Amino acid sequence: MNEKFFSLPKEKQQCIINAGYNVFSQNSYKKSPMSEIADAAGISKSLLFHYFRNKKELYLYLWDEGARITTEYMTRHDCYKKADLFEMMERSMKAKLEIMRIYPNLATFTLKAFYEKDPEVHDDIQKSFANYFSTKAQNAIEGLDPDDFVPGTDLRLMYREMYWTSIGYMWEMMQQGEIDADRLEKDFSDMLAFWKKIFLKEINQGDGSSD
Amino acid sequence: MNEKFFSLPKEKQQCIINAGYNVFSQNSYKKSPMSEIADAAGISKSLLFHYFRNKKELYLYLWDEGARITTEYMTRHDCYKKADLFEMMERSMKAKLEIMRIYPNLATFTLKAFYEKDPEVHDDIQKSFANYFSTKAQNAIEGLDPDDFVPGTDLRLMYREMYWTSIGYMWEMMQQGEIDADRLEKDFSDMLAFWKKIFLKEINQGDGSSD
DNA sequence: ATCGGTGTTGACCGGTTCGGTTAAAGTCGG
DNA sequence: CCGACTTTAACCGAACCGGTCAACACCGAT
Repeated sequence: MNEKFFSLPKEKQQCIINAGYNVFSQNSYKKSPMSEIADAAGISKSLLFHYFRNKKELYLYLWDEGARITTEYMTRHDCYKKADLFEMMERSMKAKLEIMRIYPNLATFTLKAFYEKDPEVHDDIQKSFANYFSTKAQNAIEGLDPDDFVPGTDLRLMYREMYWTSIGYMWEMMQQGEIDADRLEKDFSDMLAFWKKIFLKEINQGDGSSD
Repeated sequence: MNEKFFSLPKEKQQCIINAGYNVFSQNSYKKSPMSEIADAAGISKSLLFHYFRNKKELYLYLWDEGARITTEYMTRHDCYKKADLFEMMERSMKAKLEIMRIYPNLATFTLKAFYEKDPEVHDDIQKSFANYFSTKAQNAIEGLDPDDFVPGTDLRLMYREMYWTSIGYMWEMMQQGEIDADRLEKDFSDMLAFWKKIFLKEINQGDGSSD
């Protein structure tokens, strides 16, 4: 890729990157035209090809950049320092929310890229994924103390439920159009408070009605 | 559309319909080529156009048929006769599972069609939706007795959570490939048992381990 | 064998879109 | 006015799209 891309003003860079996340997160790799991305970024197709040699290069750059951004924000929010589950979730939520204010479709792009089957990029993505994420193995369920939770709670199910809820929420928001970070923040903190209430043992006993 | 389609063996009809659900549920309307659907159905594009005059006709037929199938199975499983929430959910789960064994991608297609923005079909879908579903208003939350649930449970949040979990689960399964109905049945009944346990007041107190 | 009807297809059409290139236009400091 | 840099319109050949059509395969009746 062309180094001149990096000497663009940060704003313009983000604009192009977001255009990519936007288009690639809504269509498969093959059905995501470069022209559409260029339009979304407000530049000409030629210029896009000036910065990125071809579509694959752009796609893989977006993937790498996504991983970089994610780990950067996660680190900054202490998401890799062990704490109790909900503390971790709260931090991670804060991190991802901050990301989403700048790159609204990064999360969806990453998720979709991970499942992308097109042979032109599949192998590269999978290989890269193994590098980036498996090192920081997210075995969040292991190492949880069952005594912290309501007796009889299946921690594995609890975790999956929370995971799928997040995905389902994001999918539906995305279908409706651009993601509204403020609304997302409210919805997710509601969700998190809700989970605390139903899963944690006795955090919310002496709690009156505070607004 | 050509009436001869209906005199095809049921098997072949379902095969074509499923090919449609498959392709349309993975791409937007505009980016779902008829050729791809024909291939997925194992017939030639010409024959597909022989049965359906054009793409729009096929799309709207799939939508109508989807609504018909859904209400048929839901009625057969007494999903419209009021009962308590989890009984209703169990019935509706059974119904949708039975559907999914025959039309694995109907649910995803319907959800996606509902949000389809292409002007060529948007209005027809929305108009039809108003007809089909708003009549049987799914105000499932209203009319619930809070006393049945763990004290302090926010019923609205509970409902949304279960809804999004379902969507998130289905989205992820779909990304991985064809949906495995058996696994889905197990996962969802696990999920339902889990919800009962955490949301319902005292259904599972005197329960030993019976299999 | 042949005729007609039915189910099915390959080949084709005109238009559009695709990834990617190129030559030239705009822009700006000196 | 120059030269270097940024940006684009116009273009290219190939592929793809929705849709058509003439013909092929099959089959029962003649």
